[in-house]
Amino acid sequence: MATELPKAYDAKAAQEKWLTFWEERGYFHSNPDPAKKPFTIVIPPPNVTCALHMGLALNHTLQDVLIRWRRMQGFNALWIPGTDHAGIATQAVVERLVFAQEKKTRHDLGRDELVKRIWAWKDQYEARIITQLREMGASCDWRRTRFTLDPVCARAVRETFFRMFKDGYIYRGKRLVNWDTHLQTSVADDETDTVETKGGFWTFKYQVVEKEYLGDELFGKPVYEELPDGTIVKGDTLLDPDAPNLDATQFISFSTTRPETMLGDTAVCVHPNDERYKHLIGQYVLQPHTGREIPIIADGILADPKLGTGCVKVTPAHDPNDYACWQRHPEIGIINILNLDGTINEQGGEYKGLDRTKARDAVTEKMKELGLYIDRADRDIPLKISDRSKTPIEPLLSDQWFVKMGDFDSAVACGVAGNATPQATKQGLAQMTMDAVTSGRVKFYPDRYARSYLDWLGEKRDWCISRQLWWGHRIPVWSKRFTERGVFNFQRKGLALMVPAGTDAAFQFQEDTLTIHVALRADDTFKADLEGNGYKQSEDVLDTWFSSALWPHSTLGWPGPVLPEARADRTAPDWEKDQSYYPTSVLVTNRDIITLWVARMVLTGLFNLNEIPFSHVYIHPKVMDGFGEGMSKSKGNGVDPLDIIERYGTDAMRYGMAKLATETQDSRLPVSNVCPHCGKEVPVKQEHMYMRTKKLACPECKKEFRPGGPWPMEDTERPTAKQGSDRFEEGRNFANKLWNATRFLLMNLDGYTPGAIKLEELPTEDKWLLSRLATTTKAVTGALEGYHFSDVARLLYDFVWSEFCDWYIEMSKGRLKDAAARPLAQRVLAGVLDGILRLVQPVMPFVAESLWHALNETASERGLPAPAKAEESVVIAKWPSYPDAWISAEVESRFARMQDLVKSVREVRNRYQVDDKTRLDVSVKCAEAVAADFNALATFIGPLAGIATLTAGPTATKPKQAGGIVRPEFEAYVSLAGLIDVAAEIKRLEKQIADKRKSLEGTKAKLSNEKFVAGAPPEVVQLQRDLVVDVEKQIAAMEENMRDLESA
RNA sequence: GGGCGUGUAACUCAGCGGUUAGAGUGCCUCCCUUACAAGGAGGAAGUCGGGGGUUCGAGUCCCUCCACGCCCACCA
Repeated sequence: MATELPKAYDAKAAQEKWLTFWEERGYFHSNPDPAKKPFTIVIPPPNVTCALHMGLALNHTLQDVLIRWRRMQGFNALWIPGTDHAGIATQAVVERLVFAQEKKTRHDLGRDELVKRIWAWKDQYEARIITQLREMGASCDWRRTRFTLDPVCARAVRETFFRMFKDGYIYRGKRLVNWDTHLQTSVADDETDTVETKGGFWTFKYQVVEKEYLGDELFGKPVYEELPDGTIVKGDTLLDPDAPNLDATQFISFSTTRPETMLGDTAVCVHPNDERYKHLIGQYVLQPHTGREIPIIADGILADPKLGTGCVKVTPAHDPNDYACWQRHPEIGIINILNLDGTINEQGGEYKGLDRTKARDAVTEKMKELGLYIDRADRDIPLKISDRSKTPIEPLLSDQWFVKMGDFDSAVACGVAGNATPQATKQGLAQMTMDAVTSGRVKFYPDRYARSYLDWLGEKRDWCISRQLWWGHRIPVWSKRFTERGVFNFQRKGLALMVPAGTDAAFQFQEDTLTIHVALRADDTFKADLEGNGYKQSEDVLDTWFSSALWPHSTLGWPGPVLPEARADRTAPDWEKDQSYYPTSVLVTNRDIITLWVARMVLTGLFNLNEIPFSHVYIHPKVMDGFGEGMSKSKGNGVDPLDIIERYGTDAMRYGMAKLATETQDSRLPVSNVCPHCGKEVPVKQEHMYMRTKKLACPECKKEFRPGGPWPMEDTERPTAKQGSDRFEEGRNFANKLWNATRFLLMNLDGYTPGAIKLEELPTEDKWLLSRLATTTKAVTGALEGYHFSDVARLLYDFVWSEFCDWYIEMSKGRLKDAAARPLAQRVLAGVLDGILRLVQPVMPFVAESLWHALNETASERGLPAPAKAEESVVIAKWPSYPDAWISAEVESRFARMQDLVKSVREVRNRYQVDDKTRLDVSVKCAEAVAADFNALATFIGPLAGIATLTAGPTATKPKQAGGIVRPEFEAYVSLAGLIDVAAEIKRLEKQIADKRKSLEGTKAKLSNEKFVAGAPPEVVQLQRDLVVDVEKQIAAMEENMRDLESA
């Protein structure tokens, strides 16, 4: 007797047991193997600050499904895990923590100390993330765990930066950054929030002054206009050189939401075709606070005649649009009026030192005094706020490093010494990156996402890679600014000679500021030389995406050689060998980072290796809350996967995630709070968002609890609810169903002997099952190949539950009791279950492994069509495939008719709840009447329909179609009319008959339409004809039933 | 403003040109039958967002309108 399994699947026990088992056996570790084709995935590295959330759970589950499946298919499957240092987010978290605990800012700590603290923090959180990943069953090669700031990645960053710098792809430029005046750092666009704020909309005027024209210098400037298709053209000057001079008392009015920026105005701007102002173009106005005389220029892109007064002031240093305008009209000049702390600098004259908000009032007041103030209106203005400090962002002009994305028309002046790598291409990086997708080398699934990738790259906007932070890869550039051109030129000529042999250094010479920039490939003696000569390394670090962009090849050890690995549980990558894993197979991620990350990985892959980083990009949906909103910490609507795992089990969570992964871009996950007192599920309501609700009363037990969510603090008053979601019940139930199906088999395996089967000798129900197994296996494999994870889950569920369990197992019960039929039934059951466990493993590895081992105890040799020794673990078992010849439409349709019959009998039994004896009589009579049609299958109708005994009779009858009841059954039960509600039954029948008639009419109309008969495929026409016959019969039968009822 | 997506049963979703539109959960009835109550059997529940069109045939393709969501630009 086999060991009997417990009655229900214990997810927790299985999870603990098999995680250890798998890792001890080293199934997830991969080494290069010339005999096996590699299948590689690099994980999108989660931020070290990140707690596990449902989006990650989805992402990781899908990758693991692919990896486990390919591993079974015999690929050399490698999944590289790791984490991202996530520059600003991480630094911000630690800074906040330090401040909360020690009341110290980063300036108090200093750079080295802060970085040290962040490393400590990182170690702790990285460990947490890795643990959570493990617990989800992720079959990563943990020995290859990487971090974007570790030495392996750092070297790749250094190498890439150096190559790009040397080739002139990286250059020094100016950019308006979002400046956080509180934290005194720049922040990326996605680290800001835009909030509607009550503000003002001031209208002022500037007086036009008499001034000598700059003549052609200004008049000759072309006018810029944006055409409807978005292109910007340089038009002819619209100005009439003989334009009348103006009278001295003229004014030009404009509006602003930020009056203080008037201090930095360098022009006012109108539309070239605006008749109101045409004559003023080329004149000057007086900026009263600073006394500057600034020109009136024409720019059709910046000025919109329909907005405001049609005239706009231009503050290039403090507004992105104005900045763009300045780039088109550099002659107007650019004036920065802000200090880094948000106060006005010396350019603001008498306003120097004032905070920008105070300056705003003062500047406005002055305009009033001068009679230049027109009015002020209240207006809600979108105010950019820093996510971290919650203070307003100031656009500020600053020097930054950029990667040039556009086509390579003019190289940046640079020089090289040492062993520079020959560059791959001088093609524009953006174009090259786009070509990889348009040529089909990189494919998106679903393909619509290729569009966002191409559209974004098509703008060819340069990539600003410097960040004013301390946490990250410090920019490996040493710069020195010279005060005299002669010295600058001298140094410029002599620099290459200073470089010691064996050192790789590259130079860029910035003419306008007399600055020399030196990039070093590695830290060596030359670094000390430079520093000794007054060169200073950049204080900035690289954009965090710069290092993640290299992830697919940096994690494999590019550019080599092997670096020493400090940790015993890690293996250093060896590019020499590991490059066989590159390019990787598929990248699995969500649509938010197609541009930020995916595009840049393609870019660096092509730049560094002249090879794409992956052939497929699979974009999965985003997990939304129950109201269709994205989950986020600030909304407090996130769901903790650990709650889900605890409540439903890991397999259930994974199944739920797979089921969620359809082709749409969003998928909702409504949750409920599980009352910690009584277990009642209380649905989460929208007003519970943003953690506004601190306590809830359970509608069941009336006790209070705190709703679940990412609360920063413990609640000492009342317990916090865990969250649940009925979307995971399906998976939990499914795992349990698998468990019990196996349990059933194990209880019936006494005397099991392995043996081959011959399809043609099998009974019909076996043929049916194998047909379904072969079909399902094929479909599941196909769905995986196309990344249709939801279909995978559904196909498995339907086959296992609705076919294998509901029908086949029930049918096998009789045969297992019959000594003659028993061995074959056991072989088929064991063989099919074996296939099921293999198919289920990628999605639900824990339950699959538990059952695999249980089955191995008594039936280690099994399989179809011929048995084989089962592998020691389903993780490394072979992915199944069955002969196409097993698939039989004929068998399946015969079986379907039998199923219809059984359902019909069951329906009768269920609808008329009479005493057992009567029900039995009726059922037997029904079954007898219909069974004869089905030969061997007839044997099962009785048991399946819940009838104890069955004697097959000769009466044959057409089986019912769904919804109708065959005639003999009806005769049987109508004789019991006294026991049933005749009136209700008549009503039901009337409705049914009416429905049938309606559908019949439709079908007949179709058939009498010549075009249909001629145009539709013959089998469709035949189907319709058969349908008419069937439905007519049904109606006739039902009408007869009606008459019987009426007379009863 | 541009792009993308979504409106199908009470809820979450399948169905993507061809029989009488499906599943899970929830609901109702019956059943603790020796694999499984995390279960079994049955049932009720849908003018497939509105309006046009193409087609022999339209949740399914096209146009349009409405509602919702996401992303990107812009708002002097």
